Amino acid sequence: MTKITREKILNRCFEAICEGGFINLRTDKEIKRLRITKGAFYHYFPGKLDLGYAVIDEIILPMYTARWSALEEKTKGVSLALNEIIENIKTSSTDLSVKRGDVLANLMLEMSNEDETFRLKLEEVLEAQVKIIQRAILTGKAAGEMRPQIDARSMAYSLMGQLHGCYAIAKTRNSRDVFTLMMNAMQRQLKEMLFVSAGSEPTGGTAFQRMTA
Amino acid sequence: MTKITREKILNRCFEAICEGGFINLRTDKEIKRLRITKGAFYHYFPGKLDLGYAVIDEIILPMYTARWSALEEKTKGVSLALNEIIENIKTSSTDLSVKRGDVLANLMLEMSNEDETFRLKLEEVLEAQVKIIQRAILTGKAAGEMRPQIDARSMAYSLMGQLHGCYAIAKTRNSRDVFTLMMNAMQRQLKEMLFVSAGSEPTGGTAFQRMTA
DNA sequence: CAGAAAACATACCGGTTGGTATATTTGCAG
DNA sequence: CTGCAAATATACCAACCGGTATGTTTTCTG
Repeated sequence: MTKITREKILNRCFEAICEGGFINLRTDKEIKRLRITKGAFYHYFPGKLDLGYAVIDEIILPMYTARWSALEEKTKGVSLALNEIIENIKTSSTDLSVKRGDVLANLMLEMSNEDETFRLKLEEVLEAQVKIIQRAILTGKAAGEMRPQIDARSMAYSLMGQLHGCYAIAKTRNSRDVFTLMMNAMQRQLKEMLFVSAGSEPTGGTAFQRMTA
Repeated sequence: MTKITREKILNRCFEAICEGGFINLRTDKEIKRLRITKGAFYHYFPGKLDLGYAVIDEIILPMYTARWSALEEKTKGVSLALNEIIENIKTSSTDLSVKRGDVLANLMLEMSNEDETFRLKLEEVLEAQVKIIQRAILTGKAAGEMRPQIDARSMAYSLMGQLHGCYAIAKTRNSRDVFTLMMNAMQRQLKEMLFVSAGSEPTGGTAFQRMTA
């Protein structure tokens, strides 16, 4: 039991941030809930902001890079792997997760203009993901799985952006169906623009087909 | 001088919400800033939440529907008009507006899971925009300007989603350039997937080309 | 002008919340 | 065991902030 307390604080506060964001995180409440005292809390963290930084560094950044890690070290089959990851994001969503929205997306909009250090750390998480995807696309192009004329970095950004769009809209619509359908549209569109499919140029006809029943 | 005070409150608080979101809006501060008193404020609004509702109903909703209003009543040239609106969103952005992010996008992520009435009103703003775009695409298809096989509603949602993606990423990157480049990519992609361009099927080759210098 | 309602003004409150000062306990090296 | 630092506990606070109670002025109507 060396640093159990610190980790407990970190994990619980991460959960709380998932539920209601950083500003809504009340240190007092979490301290009580954890059955610890202020002394313990402020022993490990100088203040609330520093706790937030630690949550990003030690929980969020690893979590979001791990999400794409299957793309690393691969030299072929990246397009399939990429689609699988997106598929997983789509299918692993729940009513609750859609209602809450994506933690990272929430924090980005909540804190980027509030605290510069926060912004830098969130930017780091963003860039880490973009970098992995970008490299994967490069690999995909080298393997002839992806169209050579697309720009990897631009595509990676667009992918991240669309993902955040799915989160945002679905959250306000409060509908897991909307999330699924938007993710489907994104997948189809990705397939057309990015992948070298079975011997045919894209026709612009499969993406954005009717998504409501 | 019938309802000057109410409008002053509304306008100023809208500005404050643009700067720091709804929770960060401090009624006391704005009351002092407006040189009014609590009596005046609570005369017009039962509470802070109701003020927020009024801001959405009376400022945000009209503002965001007006953004797309050029698409209404048109029977031809909608594809051009649509592109013009997006172009305008892109070029009218400033360093400050990018740093702050889009008010609606911010409120959606901040309040949708916080207050159900808030969510419903934000959903209304979202749906109002989607509806206009959706109808425009229908018109575009009827005029032979847009591909017939795309689903208008799905496309409208995707467009909104991508827009929010641009806002989110650019805000955390704190870069107007990133915003511009992502919007460019979105425009190109829209052109390929949506518009019937000069006599050729899309090649998948123009969108997502290198966006960094 | 009367009188009522709308439009303000003033003072106060109570809970919350991040943070601090200080005391006590625990763990471990020597 | 000693002694010191890490770890944890306890009590307290000052500022904030949304909200209320109540009083006064202005405006509109008949």
